Amino acid sequence: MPNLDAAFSALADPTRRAILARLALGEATVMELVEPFDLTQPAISRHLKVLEGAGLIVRRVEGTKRPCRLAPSAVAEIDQWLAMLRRALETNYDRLDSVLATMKPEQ
Amino acid sequence: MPNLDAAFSALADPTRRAILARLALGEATVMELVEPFDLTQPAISRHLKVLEGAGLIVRRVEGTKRPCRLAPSAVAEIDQWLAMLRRALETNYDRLDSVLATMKPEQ
DNA sequence: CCGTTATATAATTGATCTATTATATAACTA
DNA sequence: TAGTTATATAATAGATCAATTATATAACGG
Repeated sequence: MPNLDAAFSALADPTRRAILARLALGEATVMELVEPFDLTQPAISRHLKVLEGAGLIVRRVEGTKRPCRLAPSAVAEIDQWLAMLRRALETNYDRLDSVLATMKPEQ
Repeated sequence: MPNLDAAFSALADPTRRAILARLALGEATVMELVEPFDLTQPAISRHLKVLEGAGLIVRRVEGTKRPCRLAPSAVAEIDQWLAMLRRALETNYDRLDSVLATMKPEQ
């Protein structure tokens, strides 16, 4: 799954997570996203491109502005993959629990 | 959150995700994890170090072997962070729904 | 003790990432 | 139309990453 590569590595960067957190409050233009950071506009534009490529945001054109907002698809894909780990963890815990349950009476 | 950095970038690599998928089936030693991949043992050892550093796996010592298994903490932290995005996405969808609901009668 | 097995670490190389500056484009505004 | 604003792209430098080979360590089996 090449999308998972893109989605997870997009999320690996704290600036990009902060951008997503900002977009969780609602749509924002590029300059609005530049403002809170100590980074140049091209740097933010690049981060946005990465987030868009990963399917984590979408952009529309509005005159000279390109407001960004969160997109749902990538999050769903990540959730789906993590569900596999969660299931495994639960299963292993259950197994551990039953091992402990078996041991206790004998100790 | 520096742990999120580590966890997401650990998950960004397809080899590491494959290792986790393998561990979802149960504990495995380093050599057992090397076998299915077309990579050298040092390469896998490095990936395991990254996964351990991210809190995604734990290892125990068993003679000369170091069996690895999944660890729950990092997944929980990731889930928690993604929950924020999910909430925002739902909220935005609700908003869109209500906008559409408002528009329809007038169209 | 010795050779083997399981794993880790170091040095190195090539690739990828991130940020910067400089510049381009395209749409508003006067 | 000229100047400004919003954004994108290119060139580039420095940092980090991932893989390899070579080597170290440490436990196990005879």
